[in-house]
Amino acid sequence: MTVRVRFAPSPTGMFHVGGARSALQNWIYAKQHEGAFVLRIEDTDAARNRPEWTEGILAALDWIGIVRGSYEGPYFQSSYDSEHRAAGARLYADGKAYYCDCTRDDVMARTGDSHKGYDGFCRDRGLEAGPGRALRFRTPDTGVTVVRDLIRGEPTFDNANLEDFVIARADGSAVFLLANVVDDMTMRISHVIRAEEHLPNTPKQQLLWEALGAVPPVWAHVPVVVNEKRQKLSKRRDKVALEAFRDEGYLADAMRNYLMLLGWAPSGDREIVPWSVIEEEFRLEDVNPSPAYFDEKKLRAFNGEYIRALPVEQFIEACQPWLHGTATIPAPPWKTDPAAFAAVAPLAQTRIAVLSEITSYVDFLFLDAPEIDEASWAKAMKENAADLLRHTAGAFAALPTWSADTLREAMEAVAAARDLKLGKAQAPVRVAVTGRSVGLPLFESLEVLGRERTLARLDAALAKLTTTERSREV
RNA sequence: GCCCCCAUCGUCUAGCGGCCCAGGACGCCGCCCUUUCAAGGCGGUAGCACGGGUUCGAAUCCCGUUGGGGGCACCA
Repeated sequence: MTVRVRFAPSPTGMFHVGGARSALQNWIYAKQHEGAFVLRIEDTDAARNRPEWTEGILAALDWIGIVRGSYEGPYFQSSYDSEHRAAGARLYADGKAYYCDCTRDDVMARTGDSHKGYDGFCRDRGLEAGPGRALRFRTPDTGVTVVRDLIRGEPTFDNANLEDFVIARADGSAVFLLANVVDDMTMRISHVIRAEEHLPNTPKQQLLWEALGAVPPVWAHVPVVVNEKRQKLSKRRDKVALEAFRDEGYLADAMRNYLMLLGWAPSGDREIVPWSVIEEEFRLEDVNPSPAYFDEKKLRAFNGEYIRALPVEQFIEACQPWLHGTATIPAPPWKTDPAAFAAVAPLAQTRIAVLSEITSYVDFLFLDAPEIDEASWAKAMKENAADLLRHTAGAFAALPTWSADTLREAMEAVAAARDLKLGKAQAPVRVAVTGRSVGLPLFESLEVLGRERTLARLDAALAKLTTTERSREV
């Protein structure tokens, strides 16, 4: 059997991480079976009116490695509108569907229960097409519909529980359920891999495939991705936009590795594996059927590992968007010095978990004056700070060569003279020069910053310190 | 309310009848290393929802209970 899978996101201005996982799974499945990956964008008003949203989906797919040009599509549902109508007409002609003029209120009035579903009132009234009349599918009264599902076995539905659902609106256009089936048939889709939330729709769609004289596809309903409250990830409540993770500095490789781990694991006691291993080992049939929590903490840990594994040049390259800004990442308020950044990049590489954090580690190099963090200042600038700063500045100024080693030795001497540990003694210097109490290794940072700027900042801090002290005394 | 799905450490998972008084990862907690913070190394914490079966033997199979989730539009 030729495998043709389809991925059908609906444009909403962002690309959902759940969609990303599904896309990846479809992609791999198609590749493993030497089949085709068909992309179909749901035809919503948004898709028509905001073409950039569709572009956003394509860009997101590119980012996680599903490369444009190597898949079919994108198609839009509306391209098959005539097929939709033809299918509805055929079902009606065959007696498998009938027209109904009941409103929702009519049905409710008869059944007295908003959850009961349609009562079959128009089943045998022989209504013809007309204004205000929707087309309903005549579901079987008896028997069961068995869904063959790669992940869940054979979910079985009692046909008696299936209401006569609407397949076409009064204007003749198909609703999602029918449109979906007709599109899949038109595109010769053989496998439908989608989220579990669609499982209750599946028996209806399968009935439609059969009624239209086709062999239903193989289904695979992957578990939903949930938040910490174990609810389906939602655009409103949760951080779900793939683009947001991208702009925060998650690496595509880390992202897709993590995504694939939701509901599945590679062989052996390992989780961080090259994509090639995932492509080879992933089995749709092995996907765990229970919902998985999207744990950003673990994603961060993964991302940190991926960042550290990068060759420095690549790390430097990867940081550029946050150093300069892009269309979606705001540019920082400084001009970057590439040489200085390169010198300090390896030190930052082990310290950040997402790329956007890079700015807080290197900003002191590019800013005219460091941005002082008040909490850090308060913590570091204690009673002996002025003395430390003054003598350190003196020792630094006297240095014949300006290097991390000589700087450290000078600082060590100042610390030893006061019976202080180096870690303690350097605190005021660090805050004076970088503005924060934590950061990159100090002496390496100072070496890159240079003598002039370092001494100027020590002086500035000293001045600030003495004026505040004086004002306190007064 | 009805239908369907799901159930191993806090979380993601390995396990598909004996290899398991349950392994890995994230998190958390110690210790080591250390110029702050990381990274790294070492160690620790913590789980088979419950009750019945089946079997010589059950985390693994069956039934039930409980708990969680999803779906029930002339939306997609």
